[in-house]
Amino acid sequence: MSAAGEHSGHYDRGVSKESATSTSRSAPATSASPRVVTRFAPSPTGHLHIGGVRTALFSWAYARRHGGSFMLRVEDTDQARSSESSMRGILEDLAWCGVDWDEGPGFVDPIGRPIGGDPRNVGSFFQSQRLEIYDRVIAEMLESGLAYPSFDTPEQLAALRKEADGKKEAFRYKRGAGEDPKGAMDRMRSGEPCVVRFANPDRVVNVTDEVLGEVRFGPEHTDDFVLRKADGFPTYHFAVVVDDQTMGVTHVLRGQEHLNNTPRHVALQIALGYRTPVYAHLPLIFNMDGSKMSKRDKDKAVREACKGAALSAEAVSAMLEEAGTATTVADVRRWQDDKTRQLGSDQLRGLAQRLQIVLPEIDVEDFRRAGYLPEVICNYLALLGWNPGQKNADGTDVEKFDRAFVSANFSLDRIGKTSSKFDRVKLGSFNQTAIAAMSDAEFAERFRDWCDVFDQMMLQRFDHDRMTLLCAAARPRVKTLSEVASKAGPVGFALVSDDEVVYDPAAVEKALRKPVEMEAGRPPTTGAELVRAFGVELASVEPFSA
RNA sequence: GUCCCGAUCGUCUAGUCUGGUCUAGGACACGGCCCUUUCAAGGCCGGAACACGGGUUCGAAUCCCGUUCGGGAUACCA
Repeated sequence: MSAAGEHSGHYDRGVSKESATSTSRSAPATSASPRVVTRFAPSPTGHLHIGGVRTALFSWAYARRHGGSFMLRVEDTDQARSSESSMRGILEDLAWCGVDWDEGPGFVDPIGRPIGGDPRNVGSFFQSQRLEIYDRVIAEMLESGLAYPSFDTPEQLAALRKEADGKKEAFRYKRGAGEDPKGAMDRMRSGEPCVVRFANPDRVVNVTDEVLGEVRFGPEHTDDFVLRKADGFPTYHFAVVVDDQTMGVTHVLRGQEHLNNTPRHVALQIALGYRTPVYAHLPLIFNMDGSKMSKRDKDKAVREACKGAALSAEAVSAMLEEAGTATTVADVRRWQDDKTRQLGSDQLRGLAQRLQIVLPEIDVEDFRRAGYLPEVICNYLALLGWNPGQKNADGTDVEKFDRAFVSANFSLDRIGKTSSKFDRVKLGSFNQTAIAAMSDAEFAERFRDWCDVFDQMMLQRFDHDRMTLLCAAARPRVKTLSEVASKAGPVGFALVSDDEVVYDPAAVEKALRKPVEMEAGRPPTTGAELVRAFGVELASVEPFSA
């Protein structure tokens, strides 16, 4: 058993007998390099961020490329912020993107294929259900002096931080020299609330990153960070190290914001005798203005629009009521006065619609609602920080590809080091091209599926044939599915009553006024007039594509 | 503040490791023209970048150092 090479670490000695033995058994025990296992480990505290999809996509592609397995693990160790519903949403969004996981929570994708499962028997994929494993490691560490209980109050910690700040130093928590270890253990055993900290030895930690190269972190980086919180749950740093080891994760792809966390993880791995996985830190993705792409952006956009329109709290409240998301004037006022407050996503959507602004898309769900195709999102995302470095026959770069291409060509050495800005215009162009390349039938089907989720009204207003007609007319000139209704082109008539059709004066001048004037002696002003002027029946208007 | 990372057209990037083939290529966007009864789409053409300063070298976008700028981390969040 202990011949399992890389896996014969600490946990074989009893951290988690069950998962340890089973992991080792199914791992290729004779091989020095175990089968590739990558993972995506979201924390279920909100929707799936578009940047997260790229991390997942790359992790997925790397596993596919190397015949390995892609795991999804739910990091729900923040009891206050984690929720079941956001976990479900994340699984759904990931599956919608076509990024399917070989191991992880069970799920059925949109076409009825089961995703997930636990083929290697590594145990639960929810960290909240792995507490026993963490506790066993903690007990050992406490026993061997690798960890110790700590009783500081938040106020004490704040004071220490302030002190360090005053000295213009980075705050690093280290165990007090004169502390009595036995006394501390006794206090903990007596039930006094405490955290457990890592007795982190001062040492230089060299992190080898496949993207950034060798990064040296001096001893000033070590601190006795918390392993287990007072509520008994593990911290991220601890859970991630234990899980990556016990679940046989070989390659960790994650955002560059984690680079500074890596020496902590490596220090823990060394102390515990764990293997260090291969790390690849992905460059960050920002908004076009260089700011962080965050959920707050939506709130910010609405806030600015309200301010720009000089809307009173009463007016906003009325709008919200109209939108079916009633909120009291007092609440609106509180929101207006406090920039840290945020409106709910339904409220923001309702206001955006009434204010005629487009909310910035941040989460997968936003892009989906806007009518971007999942395969296009994956294509565009893959190009952010990675590129295949291949040329087409005409000398242009290979830029348009599907997920299969990514999984066949993905490699860590083609990941860039520089952060990128998310360009929705280019995404839109890719989406338009993809739509233009579809058949009318396929597009109509896609649009119906989209309506099924986001626009039931549309489905009720149009029977199958009329919908087909509408889609055929809209397809060549539309960037997203949500634009079908607004840019229906020649059959735009069909969507509003004749009298409501308002024409762009320049277009009327250029194409319609002169011919109609010759007939009627004056310019037409409404759709109804035009129809009369031309003497045609609406039903006879056929969609055409130029 | 301290530590860490980064720097090629407006944006995403190729080229950098292995210096010359780079008067720096592609894509999106932009401008012009063509096509066109509208809007799109398509075709052709165009403007547009190696952050700055020092080295090393016959030769630097490419290697080294510094400066500047940008970003990240500095939690009982992940």
